[in-house]
Amino acid sequence: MVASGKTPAKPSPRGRPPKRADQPDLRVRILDAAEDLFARHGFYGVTTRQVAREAGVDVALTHYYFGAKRSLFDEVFLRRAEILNQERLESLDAYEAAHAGRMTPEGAITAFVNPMIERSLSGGAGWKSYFSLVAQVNNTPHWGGETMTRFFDPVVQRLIELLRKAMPEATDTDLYWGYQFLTGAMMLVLAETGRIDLLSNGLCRSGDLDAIRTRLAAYCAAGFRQMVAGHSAPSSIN
Amino acid sequence: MVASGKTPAKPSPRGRPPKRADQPDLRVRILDAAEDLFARHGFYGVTTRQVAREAGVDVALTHYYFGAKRSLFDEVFLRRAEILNQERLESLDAYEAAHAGRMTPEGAITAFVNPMIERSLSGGAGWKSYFSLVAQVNNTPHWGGETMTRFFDPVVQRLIELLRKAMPEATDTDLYWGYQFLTGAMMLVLAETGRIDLLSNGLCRSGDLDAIRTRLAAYCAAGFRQMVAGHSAPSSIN
DNA sequence: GTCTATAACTGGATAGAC
DNA sequence: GTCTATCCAGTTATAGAC
Repeated sequence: MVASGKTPAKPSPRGRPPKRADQPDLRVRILDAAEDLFARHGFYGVTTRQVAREAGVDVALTHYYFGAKRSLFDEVFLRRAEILNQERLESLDAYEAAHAGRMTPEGAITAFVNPMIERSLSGGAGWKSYFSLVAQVNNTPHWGGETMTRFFDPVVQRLIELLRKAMPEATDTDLYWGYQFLTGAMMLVLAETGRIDLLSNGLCRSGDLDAIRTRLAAYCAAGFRQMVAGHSAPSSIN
Repeated sequence: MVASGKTPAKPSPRGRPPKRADQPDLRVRILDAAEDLFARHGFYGVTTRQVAREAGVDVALTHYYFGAKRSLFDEVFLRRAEILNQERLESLDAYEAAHAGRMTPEGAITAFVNPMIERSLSGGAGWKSYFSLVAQVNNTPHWGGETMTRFFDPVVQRLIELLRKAMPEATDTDLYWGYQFLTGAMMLVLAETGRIDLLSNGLCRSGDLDAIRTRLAAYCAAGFRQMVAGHSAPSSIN
């Protein structure tokens, strides 16, 4: 909710004991614990008591700070969404500013995806949990689609805008479906489910985001192009 | 568990009243209800009482037929997995038999995906629920990756085999990652979360699997090719 | 095979003491 | 702000009547 600026502003040793509503450690510890557990077991798979135990606080405290269980979940979801959305918007803006007139699908997709890969690689365990959580919500019927839309739509619309400029021949229908494929692929890899490790018998590792970074944008950009080309020259390949 | 051959073998009107362990309606009704609810709310989001109520049977019956809640879930998951796996294997076999020596990524992917699209389009509500359920499991950490592997690996390995023949220059690493992107995209669209409807403001509809049929294979096939080409000639495109 | 009844327990949530 | 104690609705699961 609150900006990330003020880091350790503790130069008033005689003032009131730190009481600002957004600083106390407990809020953060509860959020962290909830994030970790929700990511692992989903909303219904976690009890407020588990959250309290993992956070090392009393059960009643979770209600004191966040009210109902559902509000706690919402705050977990919101916390990093705001950070992520800002980073992605900046990344897309920067890309457009530097490449106006000669944008490519690869470039736009990379600008869109990179902030997430960076956070997953260097953001710590909390970000890993967060992406796992978002990946689950992404594939949840009704409620999931609505939630993803509510939290992430502006950035996605911005990406579509850049893709439209990079591929003026593409129809909007193609752009939306192409994005759907992109986000499905991206969310699955960010979830790091361990599936590919088993499938490939250890050759590929879920956590190897560098392998993804070099592949996903190329893969999806080629997909967009092919979809677009397919309309002008419908291939008869079986 | 049991083959799908014997359909309505009821020509013995004077024998014993139908008592075969695999025929009674109740098992099926419970499975159907459970499938629908698990698909909508996930494993922990559903109670055995809800299942019983939706099936129109007593709570105790769910335990009588399936034992613990978890076994019920497993049977739901298994029931259509067997049908689907067989259909996909047959589809892949048929494609290879008809196009040996001149297989394409498009063709192999289409053969892999088509049975699912057909079932989702014409299989009825149960199949829709089932795909929604699988899509959720697909994005579930640890447990999801392990489950998907356990139930679906043979067909996936078969697909990879065909892709390897269609693109001999591709490395296994590329093939596995390419499949990861494919399955992420495919599962998201089969989940029909309504996301694309909201995102596109009604232009695209989640349930429009024909739109997907004509796009997904082309999209992913182009992705595979580009990934492969990227190695021999690393592009400097930003 | 089906249902009644209940055991045994866990869940979210809060009132009120400290 | 924090914890104790508790309410009570709802849970899985089963024993035993029909």
